[in-house]
Amino acid sequence: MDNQDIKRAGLKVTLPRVKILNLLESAEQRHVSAEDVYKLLLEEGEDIGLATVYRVLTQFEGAGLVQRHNFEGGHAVFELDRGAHHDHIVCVQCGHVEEFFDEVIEKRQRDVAKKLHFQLEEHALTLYGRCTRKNCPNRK
Amino acid sequence: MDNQDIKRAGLKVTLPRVKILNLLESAEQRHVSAEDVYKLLLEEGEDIGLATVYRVLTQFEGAGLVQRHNFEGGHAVFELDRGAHHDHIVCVQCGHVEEFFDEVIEKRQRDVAKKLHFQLEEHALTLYGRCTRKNCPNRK
DNA sequence: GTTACCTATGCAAAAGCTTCTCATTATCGC
DNA sequence: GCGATAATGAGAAGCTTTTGCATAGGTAAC
Ligand SMILES: [Mn+2]
Ligand SMILES: [Mn+2]
Ligand SMILES: [Zn+2]
Ligand SMILES: [Zn+2]
Repeated sequence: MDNQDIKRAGLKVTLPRVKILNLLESAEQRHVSAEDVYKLLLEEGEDIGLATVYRVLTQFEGAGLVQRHNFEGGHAVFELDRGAHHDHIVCVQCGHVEEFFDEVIEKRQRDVAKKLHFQLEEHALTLYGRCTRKNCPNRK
Repeated sequence: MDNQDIKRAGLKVTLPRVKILNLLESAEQRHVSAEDVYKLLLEEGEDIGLATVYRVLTQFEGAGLVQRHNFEGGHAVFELDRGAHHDHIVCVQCGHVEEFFDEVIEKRQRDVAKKLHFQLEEHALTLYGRCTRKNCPNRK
């Protein structure tokens, strides 16, 4: 993922776009909200407007560079599209996100769509539970 | 589902609550947004505020009478909780919703959560595609 | 059936996230 | 470098959902 990807998407290589792409590649959190991106950029000293963050993330999504997920809670989260489809399990206590891929689930989804006469385009599967990490608070 | 269910939830049996519950039972569309409910009530001549619709739906959800789903598109949809868990497939062209239940998917979800050391609480699975009903427009 | 208490309602305002408007600035091919 | 065109930033606006508050209504005890 480099500036060529931005160009290939028909977008000009601007500082905001480069910074956002770099951030998504290197952030310790793979799944970040637009607000997260905005604040992380501020911490780096980059004064990029929130509107630009939203615009760029949406453009990157359209270009296939980024994926958008609508977890519960009202705000979307974004992650770099690394090409490997996966779904998510989210801790309802600490917000920690793990990724998983289950071919059996994927196949059954295709079967369900077929049986119901739908031409399947995509799916959204998110599990919610409590993780067992040490730093996870044992109460909401 | 009758007024006793409202009482059992510790809520007073008021006209808005009764009307909304009846509407959810009899509406030809099982999955309706708060705005849908508001407008349907208006059509029936009931002058119930949108804030009340939101409040009542949220209370019904808390009482286990109603389920809330966050399909794509920003606004939540509600349906009467008839006790049988199911997931959804939504037509991206006409919005038509079908319900399904697949025990294999359910089991794999539990297995995934276990393997990742999460105590599974719930899940959201929605498939998106194009339905093949006659009245479905073949373009977005 | 009345009364009294306390909840529920309606309206408008506000909140939270996201998009849009528009004047200004930056990119990029020539 | 220049000019055409796209991109940006700041704030306003949009949408769904929530909240504050004065008023109306349901309930349970007389
Ligand atoms: Mn992911
Ligand atoms: Mn349903
Ligand atoms: Zn956790
Ligand atoms: Zn359809």
